[in-house]
Amino acid sequence: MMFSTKAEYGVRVMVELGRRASEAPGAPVPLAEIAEHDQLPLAYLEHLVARLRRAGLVTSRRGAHGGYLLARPPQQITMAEVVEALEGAIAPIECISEGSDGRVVCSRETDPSHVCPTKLLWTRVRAQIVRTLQETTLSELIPVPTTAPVAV
Amino acid sequence: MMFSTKAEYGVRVMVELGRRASEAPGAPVPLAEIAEHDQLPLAYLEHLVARLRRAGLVTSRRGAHGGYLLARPPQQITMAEVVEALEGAIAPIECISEGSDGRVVCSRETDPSHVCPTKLLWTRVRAQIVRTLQETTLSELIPVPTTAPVAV
DNA sequence: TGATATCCTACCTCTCCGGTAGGTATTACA
DNA sequence: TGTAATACCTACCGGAGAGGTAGGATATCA
Repeated sequence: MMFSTKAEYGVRVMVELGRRASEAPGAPVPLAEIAEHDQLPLAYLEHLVARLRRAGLVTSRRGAHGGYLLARPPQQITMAEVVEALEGAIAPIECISEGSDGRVVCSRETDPSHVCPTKLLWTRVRAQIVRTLQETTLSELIPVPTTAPVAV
Repeated sequence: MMFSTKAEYGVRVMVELGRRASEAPGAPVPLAEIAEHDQLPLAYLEHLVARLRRAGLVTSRRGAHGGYLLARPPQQITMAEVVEALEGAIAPIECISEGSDGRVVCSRETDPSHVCPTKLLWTRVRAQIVRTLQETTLSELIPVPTTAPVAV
């Protein structure tokens, strides 16, 4: 297993916010309703949504009839942003990380003459994960509303 | 972080076995020498190499002048095999796994009518990881021997 | 027979995941 | 103006698993 439930639950929250926004645009969604809908612990979701808010992915309205809203339309929210906000920097393995200049560095490469032979592998894996997360937007995950949601 | 040091160390062991095999084919490599070379704890490597052996990726010779050998040429060993032997089945997230029939299943999809909207994302991520690991063989990671390894 | 290895089982410590608890600040509405 | 609803914040906590350590049993060569 590679991502924790933080990513799992957090993505579900984003999907649900997107779905609700398409049903009733502009109306804040209380977190309790999402917890109920997805059968997830509310108190724990509060921690996760706090990360999403600090990352600028959702906005909030406090008080009665408050709740959360997507900060941007779903087409403009990539899964890379969401997952990174929840899990931190994406690195397939502890020793690999991306420097500020974009170059992938291996913490075990102290001596520049002694290159890490496994770096190629983890760099490839990381690149594919990041690419997939960047190319998938929230809008792709939001289920299309079933026609005739109300009874006939 | 997604893979543990089991994968990190284990891949290093495989690379070192491949490198030594190209230098002295057929000669078993004692684990103590790998631990020394890569500055990794020997007792811990023993656990990891046991997994590699049970997966049929390395063979062993006990006793004095014993050690480990690659079970196959490096071109025929994929990183998917290595990582899976060390970490278990590759799943980006707990609720996603691949059934025996090859279909990706989500453990939260109890009700067949209620499809998991996030399944698409994790399926994509998983597929890319597996593909990358399958396409990278051990031979690609083994450093080419420096010409003139002996002193002039 | 001893040195060198693999091999096996048990244990141990620490971190962090997943979750709970309780309180405060803010807002809508009656 | 009060009260319910909601976000927001900090602290805590139990269990599991990561990352080892320890000690011995077994096999092999010189």
